[in-house]
Amino acid sequence: MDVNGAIEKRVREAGLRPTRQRIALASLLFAKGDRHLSAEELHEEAVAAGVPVSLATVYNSLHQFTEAGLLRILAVEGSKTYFDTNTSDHHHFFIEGENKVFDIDPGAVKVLNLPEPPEGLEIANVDIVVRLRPKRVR
Amino acid sequence: MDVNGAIEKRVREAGLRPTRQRIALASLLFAKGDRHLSAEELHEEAVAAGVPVSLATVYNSLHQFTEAGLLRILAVEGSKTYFDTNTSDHHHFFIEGENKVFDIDPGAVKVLNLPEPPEGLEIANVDIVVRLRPKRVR
DNA sequence: TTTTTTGCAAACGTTTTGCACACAT
DNA sequence: ATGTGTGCAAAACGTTTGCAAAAAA
Repeated sequence: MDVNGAIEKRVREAGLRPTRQRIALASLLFAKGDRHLSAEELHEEAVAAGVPVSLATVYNSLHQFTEAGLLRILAVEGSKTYFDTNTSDHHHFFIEGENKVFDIDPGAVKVLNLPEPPEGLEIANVDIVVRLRPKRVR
Repeated sequence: MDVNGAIEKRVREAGLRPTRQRIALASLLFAKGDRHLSAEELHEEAVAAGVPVSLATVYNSLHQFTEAGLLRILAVEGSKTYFDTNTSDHHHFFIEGENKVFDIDPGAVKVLNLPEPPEGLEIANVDIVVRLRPKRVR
């Protein structure tokens, strides 16, 4: 298949062996645009799709993909770790209570006057999380 | 004592009984300016200071102080929750690897063009985390 | 005395690890 | 054949909870 061929190439180019599990996970992750997933969610999707990976393998793969630059870890509070399939510079809305994350229109936000980092350190990246809550009715 | 009297007043005004443990923890937290601490770290400090609180009590107190508006929860990735004694609007540097947090000069940063939140939601707050890493030598 | 708080140990949910077996090369 | 990757179950980690004993009101 064409799509799976592309996914396989992508996995291989990340320096990882294109195993059945990794290809299945990568397909779920990268097939349909930007996604924000926890390991648990991806595991459920995989199982539902008829690919019975173990949760441990999902964690392994997510971290391997992250190291390879295919994913980004999302910095939101809460117990779960979220992985973002969009690795380019962009920021997030976070809905309190629901633990839902989605992208802020990338063109929109601008940060001004970022201070210089202390001696010997450089900026790895800038994460903006805009926390949202239900609007109060008044 | 004067300092402890002030701390006690602060705890009491938060609607909490000024117990030995809460006063000790509040002293450690609020005595010396802005701090960013995990529960574990505060627990160690307390024990080192000769106040053998239990870790459970540290967690309880931190959450009670947070509800009372004396602390803010810090949203940096990673497994640990950090509490910030500075509850005013400001942002953070985060040193990767070291899990260290410190404030960005509050006057400095400005965010432009924040998009409107979706219907029915309002912005609770905006958190900026500037992740730092050791500068590469070249 | 009544109510709140504490401390312990056990429970919890998420993530990581050790190791035998299976798979990709 | 060799080296990786996988799956399971167990361990680890930070955090929360239930409950009896202790302290504050």
